[in-house]
Amino acid sequence: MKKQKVIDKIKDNPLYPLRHSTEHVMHMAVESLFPGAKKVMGPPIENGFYGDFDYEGKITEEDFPKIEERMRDIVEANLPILMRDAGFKELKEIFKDNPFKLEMIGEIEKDGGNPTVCEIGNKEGRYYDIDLCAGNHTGRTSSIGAFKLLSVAGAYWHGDEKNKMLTRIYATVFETQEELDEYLEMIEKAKERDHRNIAKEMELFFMDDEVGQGLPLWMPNGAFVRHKAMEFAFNTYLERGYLPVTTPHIASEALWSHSGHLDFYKDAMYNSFGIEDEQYRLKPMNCPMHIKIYNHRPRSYKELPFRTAEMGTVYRYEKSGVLQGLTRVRGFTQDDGHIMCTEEQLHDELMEAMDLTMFVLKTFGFDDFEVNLSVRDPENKEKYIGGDKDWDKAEEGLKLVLKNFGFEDYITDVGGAVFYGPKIDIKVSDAIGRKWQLSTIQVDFNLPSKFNMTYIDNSGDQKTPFMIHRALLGSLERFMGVYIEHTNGAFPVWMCPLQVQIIPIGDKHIEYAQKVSEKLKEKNIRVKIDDRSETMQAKIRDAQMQKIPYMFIIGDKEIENNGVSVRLRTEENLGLKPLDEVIEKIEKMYLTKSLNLW
RNA sequence: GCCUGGGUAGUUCAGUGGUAGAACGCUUCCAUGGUAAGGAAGAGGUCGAGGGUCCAAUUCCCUCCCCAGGCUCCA
Repeated sequence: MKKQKVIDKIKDNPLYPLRHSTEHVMHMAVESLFPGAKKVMGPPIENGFYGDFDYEGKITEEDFPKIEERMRDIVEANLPILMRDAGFKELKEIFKDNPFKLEMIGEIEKDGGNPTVCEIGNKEGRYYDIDLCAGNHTGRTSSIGAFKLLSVAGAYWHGDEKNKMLTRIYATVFETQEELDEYLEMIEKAKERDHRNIAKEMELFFMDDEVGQGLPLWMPNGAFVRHKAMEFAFNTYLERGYLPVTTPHIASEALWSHSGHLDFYKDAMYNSFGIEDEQYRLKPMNCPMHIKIYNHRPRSYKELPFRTAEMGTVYRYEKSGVLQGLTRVRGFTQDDGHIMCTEEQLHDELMEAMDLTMFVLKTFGFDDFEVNLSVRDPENKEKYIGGDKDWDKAEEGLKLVLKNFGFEDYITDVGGAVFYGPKIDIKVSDAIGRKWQLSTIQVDFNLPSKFNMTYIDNSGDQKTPFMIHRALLGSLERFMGVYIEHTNGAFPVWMCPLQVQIIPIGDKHIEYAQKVSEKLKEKNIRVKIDDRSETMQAKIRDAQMQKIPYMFIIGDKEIENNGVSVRLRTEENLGLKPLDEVIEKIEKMYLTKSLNLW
């Protein structure tokens, strides 16, 4: 039910039977090699499958070769894979020692389902397996294709950390060895693109043990790019009618108690600390403070929509195991905004927020994203505030926005809503295909009444406004993490700390290089002369590795012709060009925020 | 937080029960070069931290910290 579209995509994949059958083979191999290991479950996933086991001992990656060998043996045995119906009595007997299977069988019985099993091989043979299974296999084990075990991990039964931890093995499966090799090579390449590696090479940011986990320190290059992203976003918001606000990093506990964060969001908040007689907390969200600004004096309907914007740094308690580079940190800056509006304005404001999101993301060059509608989980109502009617209305409102925007293909994330309302989330992929949520547009019909927010309408009556929470880059940190991978560190010209590296071939060319540098600086182009005593080739290599968009090579020829030889970081050599033409071109690319270099 | 694997120079990594090595980077010197690494010398390490075993621990054992991949959670 949750994320149905994703599951459908996997089920519709023509490789599904292949992957599903391979999973059975792996279960058989593990059970035969590790006495006492009990198969639990394991579905096909995007590029392969995983299989969960209940095993008291330890299965590690060092065991993979022998598991793979046993799997190949089962493949060579060319066993038939056959589906048939099974009765509950029979199933309970077969799995009498496997509480996990018994639980699944019980569920099927409760739902009035008709269980089926698949049998691989026959009881008299060397290998035999019977498993509760809904089917879709290749006919025989000989046709399961090329596979490789990838990693071992712990996973909670039913994904609940209160349950027992099972041993999970991830594997990948393709029809041919060539496709498998191609995929493995792709994973290797993707790792090189990891923003943590690129950040090291380019000196963008780092984490320091003594400063603390999940708290990035931005070095000059990284801080520059981050600042450019922030500046562009913030200026765009102001142009689109947002009002700038600035609020503190801490607030008294009374505020968080009033807002409901202490009731619904406490796990993500850091412990309180005392200042004189009062308790304070680091802020996990900016909203209550923006509400305070709205509430500072009575508001007229003429002031609505009232839109606030702040680059607000928030702190959230994340368990150490979930931290990940820049994409999951403990302190981060949101490009946060809140829109207070009338009920009539709500739809248009949501549309405008979506439009702004698209504009901002597209300017940065994102065009492939996943749109999610995050709604409440009807089975966990205690996690949310507000009545069903309001929730239904807000969820319908967001659906309409997605429809009007032409996003028919969104994924519904049941349970993904915030405690105060449903939201539209936009996710983009990182280098190895993990999806990260950046933009979020949330409807809130709860905090306004909690904080007694009002406006006077045109007949003099007091009304409660609606509120939209929105962060388009999401957090600067996660955005940068994803963006570093998206661009592979080759940022667009307007964001680059250094736009032009001048490479004089010999010392006698430095004087002319300085003249060129002055001319570029007049146009606010960021330039540096590489006057180290290195060969031209070495200087080119270094500039290339730093992903500086333009390299100007200067020697006798260039001085004679009052020009520069331009090399792009794409390795294109444009040859000798008149200086004025080059400057004009770069300035244009820079000012139009072009994603191209030439 | 939980599962698995890691932590050796600024970086990427090799190595050993007798306190360490390469490449790149850095500093200095020599070379002045035409589109991805010119040469030489030098500096740089409490081998993640603490404890234990041992004549001797970077190496073996324990605890903790941190990193990676998962699970759960999330911007």
